[in-house]
Amino acid sequence: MNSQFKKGVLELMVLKTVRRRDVYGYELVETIRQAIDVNEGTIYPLLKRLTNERYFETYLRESPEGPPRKYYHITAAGILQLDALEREWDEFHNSVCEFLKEMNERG
Amino acid sequence: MNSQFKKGVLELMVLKTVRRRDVYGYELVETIRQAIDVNEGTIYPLLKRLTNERYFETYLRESPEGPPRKYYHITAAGILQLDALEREWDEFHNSVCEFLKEMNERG
DNA sequence: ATAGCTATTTGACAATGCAAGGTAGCTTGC
DNA sequence: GCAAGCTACCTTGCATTGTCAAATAGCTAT
Repeated sequence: MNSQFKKGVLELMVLKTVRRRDVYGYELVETIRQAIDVNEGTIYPLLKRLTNERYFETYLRESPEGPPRKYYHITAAGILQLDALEREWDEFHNSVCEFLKEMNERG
Repeated sequence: MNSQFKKGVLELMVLKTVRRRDVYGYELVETIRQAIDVNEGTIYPLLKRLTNERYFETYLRESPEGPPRKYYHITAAGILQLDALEREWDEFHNSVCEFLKEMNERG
């Protein structure tokens, strides 16, 4: 898959996933991988950035099967950002799809 | 608009526009601007890259209202690339939209 | 000649995905 | 005990690609 398509969309997908319920990083990678191919080295820096920007808060929990997990919880600011990003994504992908259709029609 | 969304999609839009008919750079910028906000400094380097990659051929034509225009014409390789990119875009945007829907439903 | 439009090009910059590698806890089998 | 393999987290350096700002230049109208 063209990795360029992912730019910007991954932030949306991460925010959306964490809003549903608190998740830890590794789990989040697996969740998003169900939809698109994505690398751990992409997600962890993104989680760090979104936490720095106060869209997430974090806490640690012990795991029954490995090292402790860092859970991410979305903040009010994070929800606002998610809503904005989702609107922008809708507008963007509608614009692109309509444009592609128009280019099919007229010469 | 989130400028990151554009990465990768612009190449698709440019290929699609030039396949419809030969266009010159400035005209192409105006055409794509009907759909999404885009900068000249984004399009010209992209045209150069796609020409280097043999997806486009170019020729000059005098203009009745300004300096000569460089027209871009798509090659067979360009059409193949366009078809591939368009398939990838469809798959990608379907995956993302389905993922966003799923995240709405289950908790 | 001055302003404004058309048209192309370039260079420095910023955002972000990825490969690769590192650290560390836990479980299983020898 | 200890080596292998999985889970889990994190970082560094790199490549790609869009953005901004500016330079160049032809043409038209005032």
